[in-house]
Amino acid sequence: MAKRSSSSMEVLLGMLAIEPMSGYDLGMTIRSSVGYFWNESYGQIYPNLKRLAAAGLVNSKTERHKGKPDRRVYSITKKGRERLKSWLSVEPQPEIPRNEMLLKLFFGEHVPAEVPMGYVEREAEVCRALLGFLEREAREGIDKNRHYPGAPYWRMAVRFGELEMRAHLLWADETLVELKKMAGKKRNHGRTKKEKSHAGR
Amino acid sequence: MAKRSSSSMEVLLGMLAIEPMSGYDLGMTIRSSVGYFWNESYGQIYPNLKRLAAAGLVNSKTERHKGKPDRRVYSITKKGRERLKSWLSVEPQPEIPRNEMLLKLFFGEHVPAEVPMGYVEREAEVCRALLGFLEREAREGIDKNRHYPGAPYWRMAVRFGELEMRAHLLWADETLVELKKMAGKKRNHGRTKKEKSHAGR
DNA sequence: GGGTGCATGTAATGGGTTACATGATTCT
DNA sequence: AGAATCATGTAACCCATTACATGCACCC
Repeated sequence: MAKRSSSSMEVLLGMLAIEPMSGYDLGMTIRSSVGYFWNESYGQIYPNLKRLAAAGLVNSKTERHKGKPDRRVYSITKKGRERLKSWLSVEPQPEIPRNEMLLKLFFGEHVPAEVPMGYVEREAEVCRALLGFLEREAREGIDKNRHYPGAPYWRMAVRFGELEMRAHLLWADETLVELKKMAGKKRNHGRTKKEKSHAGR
Repeated sequence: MAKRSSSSMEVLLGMLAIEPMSGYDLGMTIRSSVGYFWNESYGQIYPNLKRLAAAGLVNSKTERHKGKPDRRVYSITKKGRERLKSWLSVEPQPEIPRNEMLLKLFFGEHVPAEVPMGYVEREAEVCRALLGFLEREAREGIDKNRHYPGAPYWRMAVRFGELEMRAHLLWADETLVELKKMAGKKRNHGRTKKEKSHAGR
């Protein structure tokens, strides 16, 4: 029951509802707008565009340019907008995404505390980078289009990312303190086990 | 290249490093311990146990019980522990999980503001439920095993969930206020700014 | 008699990434 | 000369969920 046909087609419809685009553009646009919570690979985009076209949800026309490859530009149809709306009307089912970092951390006892410390430091780095992107590029990109009726929703999504990243950073700080304590204890207890300190990078 | 063989086998090794278990137990244990950030279905667990056994990373013996079906109980081998450690030594690569709720919210303009409000309310509900589980059941479960060397790591993972859920709840509150304003404006053509203290649910 | 829990497994299906294949132009 | 960007697509493969198949015991 309950086909959970994932939203890989609908994200294309949604983007094409903003403006007509080629498959390549869709990839770029998705990456730079919703990329921090939704990715699509070209291996999905191109076949899905064909399926959408076959279903009459998008139209395509080929544009020729000198000096550049031909572009197949897609635009959403009335039927496509209807489909988009009916997809939006179905409440998203809550999902539990897998988090490999947490999984490894969970089993951290089997490995010297420096290793989990590495996980957490890396996590913090990634969060700082993403937070920077959200607070600068993403905010500015939305501000440039602040008249567009979707802008308030874009801001909400960005805000979600900001708050989540800040929570992760808070956690990382707290957790690093804890891990350092643990590493310190292990070191002073053991009879000076000479370990290779390949912690740095 | 870089086979990103996902961690579906390693989670089994990790759990079996705590104590020997059957496939059925593994499913239950995973759900109730790391289930808020890692799920495994039986369709993965049973075939993967066979593969682990074939690779000599786990042993199995069949237990017979009257009144209950036979159980195939698996235990981790020395080789399995080695494998677990070498998996833990590889830093988890940062991943960007898909978030369908955010995706639908991002395209919220195409639908009356009440619809995205539904998404956010549902999100808040789920977060409250999970937060309750983490602060009660999960914490207590760890406290019962506080002597186990893995306990500190389990606490860190739980803490991650708590902070994340609180961030999501904060966001949900903030976002609902915003969405109510938007719905209000749409309704009375942006005339009165009077807010209704209780928007219908 | 029927639902629930224990218990193991396979098959069908669907979803998604990555590698491969091609090829022109522009930038360094 | 070689790398990067623009541009489209297919094929192989991997991963994962779900449905199906089986069956006993216990409780209501």
